[in-house]
Amino acid sequence: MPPRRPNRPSAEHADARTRLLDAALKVVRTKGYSATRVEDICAEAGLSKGAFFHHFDSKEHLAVEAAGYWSEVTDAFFAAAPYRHPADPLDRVFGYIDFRRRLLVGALPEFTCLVGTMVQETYHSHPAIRDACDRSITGHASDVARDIELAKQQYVPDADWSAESLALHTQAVLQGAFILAKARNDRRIAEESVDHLRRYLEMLFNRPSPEHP
Amino acid sequence: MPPRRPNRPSAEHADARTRLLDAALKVVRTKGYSATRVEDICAEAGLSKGAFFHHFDSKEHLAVEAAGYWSEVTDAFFAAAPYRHPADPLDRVFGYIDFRRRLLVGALPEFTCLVGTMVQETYHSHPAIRDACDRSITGHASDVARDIELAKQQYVPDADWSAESLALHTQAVLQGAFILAKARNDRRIAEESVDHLRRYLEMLFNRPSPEHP
DNA sequence: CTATACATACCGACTGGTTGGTATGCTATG
DNA sequence: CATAGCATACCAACCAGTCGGTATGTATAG
Repeated sequence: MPPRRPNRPSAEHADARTRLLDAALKVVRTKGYSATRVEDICAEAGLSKGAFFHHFDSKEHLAVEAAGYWSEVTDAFFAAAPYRHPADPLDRVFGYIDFRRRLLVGALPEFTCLVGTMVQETYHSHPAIRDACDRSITGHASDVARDIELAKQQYVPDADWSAESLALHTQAVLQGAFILAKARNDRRIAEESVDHLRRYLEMLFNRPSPEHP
Repeated sequence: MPPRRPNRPSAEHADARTRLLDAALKVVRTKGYSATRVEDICAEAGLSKGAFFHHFDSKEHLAVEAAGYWSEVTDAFFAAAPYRHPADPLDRVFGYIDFRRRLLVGALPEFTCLVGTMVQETYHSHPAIRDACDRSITGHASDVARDIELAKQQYVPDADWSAESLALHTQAVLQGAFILAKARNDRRIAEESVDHLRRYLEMLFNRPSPEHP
């Protein structure tokens, strides 16, 4: 693997490796892993196959790297999001849910999850990709679980559910919402599922629902 | 399409078309749609490619037929399940949830959902398959929604959620639970997510949780 | 300074295995 | 014989991965 160069801001002028990874995110989220051809990614990145195999040993290796890159990008994105600001951990938990709901905009490939898509196709045939997807999902759930755990200790310390399992449940709801949105070709069903998730958390934490405009 | 023959009981002695469909369910749930080769299905069914293309015009056509077959099989399976017996619709709702939880046994490809897997890969490139998957998911959700609607009218008629959206939410949770189980290669996370879903329904219907053994 | 040596980055034609689909033939049954 | 049901052989397109080549550094010796 070549040495990591400093990231440049624009996707257009980023180094070739990053452009290939960005292209992979876009194409795989649209067509899935197996149906994505290496040349599709090259075309999307405006590079040649030579460049692709210079940076990645194989298509499988790219998938593993893409899952890691996905984690980097999303971790930074959520870390910088405004919902992180409140001092009360429960405010951050609901802020997270509301933030995720507001992210359901644009076309389907723009808001669905790369690793949730990839793992369905690869969990049995490509253990390395499955592991990379697991690390991404579990890592993000762990970030969510941290705030949930703090909120639980503060508001409902004796509840008989664990912060970790609730955090993973939020991820399950989101992943499932993406599937239904893809099947119906309509993001509204995903929004409604996130609304149910919010109501569940409101009841778990005995927090009344805000006004519905 | 050849005329529909009566279903024979054994998968081994079923007619070739049904054997190919059963094989498709198994292979696609394991490897995904794109990675499944027509010859994989033929090998699983113990038939030749000639038989395959005698019964199906194309791989895409098979996928559409497989989604319809999946609906037939699962509809019959749930219709005959014991949770259908109680007279109280709310008992049937919780019976459904508990039944789905008990179905999470065996290897991953045996309890995950064919159409949830297929739609992730096909929603953008194969509209006909996406539509078939949508019909399957929406049709099953509609069955679930019927009992939820009856239970809502009986117990919480003024609640501000719709039976349809709640039924779809149950499907989203299950689909997401499958994804997490695949990523972690562990069905327990799926069980825990269904437990959260049950607790949500208990709170929506003000029904206390049963004993936890 | 400059020339040699070597490394990195990328290109694009090519290859060999794969795969969806076709053409044809065999067999049993009515 | 005619048709349905299935097998075998085959083909053309596709695609992951290879390879020879070019361009652009960069380090070091003289």
